[in-house]
Amino acid sequence: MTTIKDIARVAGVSVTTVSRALNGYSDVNEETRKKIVEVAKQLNYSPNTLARGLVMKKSKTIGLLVSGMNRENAKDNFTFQVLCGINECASVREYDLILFNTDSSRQREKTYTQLCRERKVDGVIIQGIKLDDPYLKEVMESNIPCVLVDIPVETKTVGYVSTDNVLGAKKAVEHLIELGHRNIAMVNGYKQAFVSQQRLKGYEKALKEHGIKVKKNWIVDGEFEEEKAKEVVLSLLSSAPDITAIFCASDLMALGALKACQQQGISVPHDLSIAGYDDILLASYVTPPLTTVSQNIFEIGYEAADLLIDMLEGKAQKHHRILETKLVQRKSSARIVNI
Amino acid sequence: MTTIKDIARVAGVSVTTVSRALNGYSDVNEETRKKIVEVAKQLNYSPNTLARGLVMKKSKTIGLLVSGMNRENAKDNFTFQVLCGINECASVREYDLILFNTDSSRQREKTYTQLCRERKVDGVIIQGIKLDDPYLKEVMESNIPCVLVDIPVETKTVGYVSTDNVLGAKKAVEHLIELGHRNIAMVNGYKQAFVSQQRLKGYEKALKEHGIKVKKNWIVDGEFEEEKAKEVVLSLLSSAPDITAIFCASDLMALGALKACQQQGISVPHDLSIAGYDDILLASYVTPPLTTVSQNIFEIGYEAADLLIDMLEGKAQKHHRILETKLVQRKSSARIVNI
DNA sequence: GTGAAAGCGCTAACAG
DNA sequence: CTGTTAGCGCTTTCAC
Repeated sequence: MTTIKDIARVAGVSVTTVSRALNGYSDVNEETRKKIVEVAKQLNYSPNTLARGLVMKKSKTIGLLVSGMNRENAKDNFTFQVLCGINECASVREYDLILFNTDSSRQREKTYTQLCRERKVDGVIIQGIKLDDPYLKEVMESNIPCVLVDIPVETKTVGYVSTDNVLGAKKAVEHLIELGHRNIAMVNGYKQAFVSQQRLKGYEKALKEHGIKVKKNWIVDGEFEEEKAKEVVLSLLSSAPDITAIFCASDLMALGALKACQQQGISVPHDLSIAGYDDILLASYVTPPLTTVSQNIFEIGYEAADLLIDMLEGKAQKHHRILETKLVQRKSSARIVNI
Repeated sequence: MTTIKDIARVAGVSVTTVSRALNGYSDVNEETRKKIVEVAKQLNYSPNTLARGLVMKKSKTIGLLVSGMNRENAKDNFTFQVLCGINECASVREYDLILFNTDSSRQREKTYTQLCRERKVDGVIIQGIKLDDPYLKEVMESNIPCVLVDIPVETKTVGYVSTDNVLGAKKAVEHLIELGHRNIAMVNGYKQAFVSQQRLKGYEKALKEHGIKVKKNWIVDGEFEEEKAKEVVLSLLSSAPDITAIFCASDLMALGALKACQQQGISVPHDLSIAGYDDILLASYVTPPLTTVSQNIFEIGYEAADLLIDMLEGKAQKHHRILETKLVQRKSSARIVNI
């Protein structure tokens, strides 16, 4: 393995000069630099980032704390899309990514700070964490630069990227209202999830602004699961048959709602309109295709990385970025039929 | 930041002893060790993996060379499932993962070997690479331990994990034959893909073993794309209307075939049976649900990491692992109707 | 413009 | 069982 020492020897200069030449310092004779670069190439030199990191206390590395990279969640590609976005940006800005695992009990023994310090990451992006996760508290106490996905915390070292979930939900519900619906139920995720809280807010806001009363018992939790959502929708519909539309806080739950309707012989969208959230791949493939709120997930990842690196390099003023959502109208929602 | 030096000072021993104690060497007095461990905890010590890696020339890190983590591929969750498997295993065996990017032109400037050496990864897992990718050649020339996903190369330092694609395809085609089909076409991916070559082999094998002649012009390439597959199926069916079943080398292409049938008013499975490959999430959601060959993708990732780590730790005899596939019978294939 | 020397935090002979 | 010492490959004062 070639080191700068080797280069120094061959080029007949000192290691100091080699270091300076290779790192583009100005105070090196152009001749000398050329020579050094040449030799480096010739010897097929690659710098040792460990050694560099050791002395510089910077590694040009971003840690990724992603919950849900396990067997159960392998089919959820939200996380993957975020990852792709992060990856793309990191690569453009020449950072490497290191994946921490937060799932296995083994790693759980290590604290967040330990994880980061051991690997000397410059900063961290956290995705898929819940509001009540113990890591979250640590994040805010530690002084390691960090960007959260979909959790609105902003401090000197912590920032976040999210979409406007209130507005997104509002758009969906308003769409239903415009179709003539007044009896609109909501299947939410779970209360600890920030996005759930926001989407609920959007739902209530839309109703109120249109003079529709919010009925608490028409708001049920589907825990972001298809099966669970199906169950709650079944019981919801049996107890309140006058509901004509359901807004679901995720497409997966909308799928569950769809199944519930199928089972009950309720025709969607003729008898009941359904709107989802996320615009997952499946949304356009199911029958009927799902009306849903689309967020550019890749972009979320990209912006998260971009924000973090800006923070690391002292280029960020505000530590948050909010992305837009877009209502995608498909076939699961329709104008209400007057009976 | 606490270092072993600090611990040594506080505990009143030398750094050597601290190092030995913390790394679980046997030749340390139990008393001393207890003391040291205590102090370490008290000072909230985390080892600096950079420093350790520098001297040990090992980093307990696996590099991930994943093509297709970009905007276009964000929706493909094969890669993600592999990733999840790798992640799970790595975490169990206490390795960290570092994500290299092979997409951006910037990184492309660096050779594979450079990428690995700079970061001092112990080994690499490569996924999503094509047979004609220049990196592949490098991989085989370099002496960095490496495990390939779905590419059968086995050397002293290179291994691979794959499923038995010949057998998988054979299962699917045999299933169609058992349903009474004799006129079975195949929509393949593209010729440079190893899996395509294998699946073709399985297709031909199944036919031959049942005394059915292989018709070359019934084998078309759909380039693993839904739209393209739809096109080729349309022209295939118009030129050979006696085809009663189609085996597609991927579910995505099977979806395309399904759309082609829909467009032509061909009823699946009544008029035509379709079998896919992969068992992607969509497969069970489309109408009719797709009969397909399922591979445990998570497991592929898991085994890839496991194999690599075995290789790194000198525990691997053979450098390949072949996983099983499973035929999943759904509604897109049915017994042939005698007209 | 260049070099000598120190040191980042850790491990590993070697000696005791 | 424990400490002394050297050194991994690199950057960075500080002199010259």
